[in-house]
Amino acid sequence: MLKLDYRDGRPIYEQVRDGLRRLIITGVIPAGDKLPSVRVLSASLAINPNTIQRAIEALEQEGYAYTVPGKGSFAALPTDVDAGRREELLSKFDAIVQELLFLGAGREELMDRIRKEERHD
Amino acid sequence: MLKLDYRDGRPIYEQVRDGLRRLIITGVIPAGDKLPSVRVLSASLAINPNTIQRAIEALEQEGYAYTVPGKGSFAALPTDVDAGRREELLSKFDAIVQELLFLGAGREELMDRIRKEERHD
Amino acid sequence: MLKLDYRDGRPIYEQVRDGLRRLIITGVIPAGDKLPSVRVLSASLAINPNTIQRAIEALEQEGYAYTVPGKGSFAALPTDVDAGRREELLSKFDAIVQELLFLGAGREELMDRIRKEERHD
Amino acid sequence: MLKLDYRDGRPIYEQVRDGLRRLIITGVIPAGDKLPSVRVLSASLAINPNTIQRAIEALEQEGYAYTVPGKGSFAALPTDVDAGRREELLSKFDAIVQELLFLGAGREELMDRIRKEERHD
DNA sequence: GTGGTCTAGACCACG
DNA sequence: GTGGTCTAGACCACA
Repeated sequence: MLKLDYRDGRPIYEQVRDGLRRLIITGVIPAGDKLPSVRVLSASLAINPNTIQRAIEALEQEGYAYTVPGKGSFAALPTDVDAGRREELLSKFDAIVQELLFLGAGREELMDRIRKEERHD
Repeated sequence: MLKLDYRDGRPIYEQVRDGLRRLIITGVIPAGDKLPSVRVLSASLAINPNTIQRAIEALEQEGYAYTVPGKGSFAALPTDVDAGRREELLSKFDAIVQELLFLGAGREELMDRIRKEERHD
Repeated sequence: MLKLDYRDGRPIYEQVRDGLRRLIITGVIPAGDKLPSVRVLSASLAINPNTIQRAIEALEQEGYAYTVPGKGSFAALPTDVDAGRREELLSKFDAIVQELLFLGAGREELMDRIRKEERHD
Repeated sequence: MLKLDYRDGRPIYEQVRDGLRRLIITGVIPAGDKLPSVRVLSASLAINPNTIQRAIEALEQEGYAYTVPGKGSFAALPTDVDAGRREELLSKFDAIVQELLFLGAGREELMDRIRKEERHD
């Protein structure tokens, strides 16, 4: 379900967090559904439970998940996601577009990529 | 010329690297022109020369700059930039677009942002 | 009557306890009146009776309720409430006031909020 | 400098967080000044460095502190504190006032406590 | 069974 | 010397 890359310099907990976020964004884990438990994830990924927990805490901070003590963590609604996160993403979006254009990418090429993103209706 | 924000958790050398890269991308420092020297930067930003050095080395690795021993570092041509960087940016681009769409952003809204990016021809 | 928010990290039993306490404080359940039964609450909130039981026990410890075996739990008089609770609240009150003042709130603003609290005479 | 109470059910990291926040609010650590380092605190309080770090991370989240990697953590300005925190405090303030009034406290008594809070000019 | 907290101790990145 | 990350393993609170 999730892939880790130990060569990648990024912290494991960030990779787990991003992987889980991706599962939510792509609809693999629909809003309200339970995320895999800390214990299950730590066993299947062969990493320490503390590291998983940290990833889930980070996801909670962003608003992508919420935790019910004793029951587990669950995927939140898109509307629950921290407003600042969207601002942050738009800012990164602009920076990346600018750099890609500098490197010779065409505007149409980028817009095509946007059109081809799967819809999540 | 460059701004540092000690409050954002990112390492200083990354902030310097990103700042210099941005100066190149936006054309403030055209291809072939000299980057500000380590000494000047370390003085104006009030940080350790080692930190500046590291930022410039990172920029070299990406292909955004090259160093001529004894003369200084210079902005490279877009075509000299590491090919992997473009792949990496496109991959990040897709991920960000997907997340923004999930959060309710419209495709047209994003394409408009692309159209409005200043051209650097 | 009571609202649970599974998304706020607090334990369910605390939310139930606070909700019941609030009903007593605001006079919705006057002193001497019967609290909703464990069975009714567990059914209407769709949670485990043990969890309700625990909430009511906590309320008893504070002095906000007392239980008559075989008859149910009842709202107590304000004078029955544990004296330590008032000390605790005053201490929290001071800490919150201090922090609000630090954050720029005005003394008059806070005093106005006190004046506007509904009376329960 | 900080006091811990192991009998108190609250997690140690919350006690440390609250203690540090208090030092900032009361002006013992003025804005911009360095907080005691993780190692120093963990030694003087005889608790694990991880626990201290967690407290400081929580403080960062609230906006009361920021961290410069390799240099330390520093007290932030009141204006940097998360806006939601003030809302949260006002909401708690109202609830506490309401309960104190229910328990027989006088409005004037509470307002006097506000007047007597030390000023931090 | 679930997450929450804490300890002990290690290694790395940063400046 | 500073914080950042991770592991191993323990104990507790919650539902």
